[in-house]
Amino acid sequence: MRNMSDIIEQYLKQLIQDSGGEVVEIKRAHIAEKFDCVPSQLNYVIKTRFTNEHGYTVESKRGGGGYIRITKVETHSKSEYLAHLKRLIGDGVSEQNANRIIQSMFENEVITIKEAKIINAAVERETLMLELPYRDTLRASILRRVIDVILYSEE
Amino acid sequence: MRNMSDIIEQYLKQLIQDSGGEVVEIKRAHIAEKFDCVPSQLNYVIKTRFTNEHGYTVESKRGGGGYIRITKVETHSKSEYLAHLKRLIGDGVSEQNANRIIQSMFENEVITIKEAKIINAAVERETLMLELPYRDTLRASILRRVIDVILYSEE
DNA sequence: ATAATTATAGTCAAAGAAGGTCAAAAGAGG
DNA sequence: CCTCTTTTGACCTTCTTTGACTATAATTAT
Repeated sequence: MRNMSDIIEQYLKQLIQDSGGEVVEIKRAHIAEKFDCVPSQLNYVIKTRFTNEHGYTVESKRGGGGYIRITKVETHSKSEYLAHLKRLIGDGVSEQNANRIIQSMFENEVITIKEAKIINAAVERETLMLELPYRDTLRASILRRVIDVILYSEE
Repeated sequence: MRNMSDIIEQYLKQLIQDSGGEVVEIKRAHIAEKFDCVPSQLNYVIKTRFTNEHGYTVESKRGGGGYIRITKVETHSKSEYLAHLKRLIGDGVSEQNANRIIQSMFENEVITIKEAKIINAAVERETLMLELPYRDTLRASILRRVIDVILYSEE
């Protein structure tokens, strides 16, 4: 693994798995010490790798007995999950968030790796040769349509 | 050996062979130092000798822990077929022709039915909310990129 | 009760660490 | 010479790491 953030990401995902695949609760300072980094690096890891788009929910509490709890979004109902993603996409979506959503669909086994790559290619910045407000709108349109198709072809 | 670019090309190909013939991951700056050249020369080598057409795919990441990964892809007659489709697409393609091309890929077993549906959804008229000369241009751009991905995401 | 202290977590911007782009300069071949 | 390829370097973009400062909760002292 190439850098601290990736390592911590893997570690946290492992913790989630080990505890039944749903949730994990950590002490920020404790993890930071374990990996010998500053505490705020945990915030960075969470902000870049455990977002809604990735399919996670994060709660936390400060002060004595504080914690950070990462919960994996329920994906038992595919249609619910995909509807959730469509809501996140809305009328516009950045490339970064699109990537996260596509990755989440792959990790939740709604699409294959090849399908993920195809969808990614279709919504890349260089592919959609458009200026900025429109590009994000178009990307959202494509993604929503693609998700609809995925939804159908699941049945 | 004639020049630095050729030498680096050979070196990288050797690395791929040594590691099982599939893939190699490098640090740009490290290779540049080894051959005493500027880092951007690596980009030149990659752009001129490790393209899709050459049968390679390249991924990279910037920032701490960054890397460049070159993967060799099997290239039989399929690449010829897909290159042909890309030529057909050119700078613009109607929805009808796009449908035909997608259908053809399915019939030739380069994509699954689900992949076909996904690609179709991505290039539909209603998805690409654009007026006519631009819509066909955009559709072509998406299709060409997707075909590139299909070309190298074969495992 | 209230205030002070301690224990956590959050934010944000700067610094650092890669890789990418582009065009000018240099070199090679015809 | 002229053209095509290669080499170089200045500048750009993206991702990560770090730390000072802030916000909030629990505990302890007054």
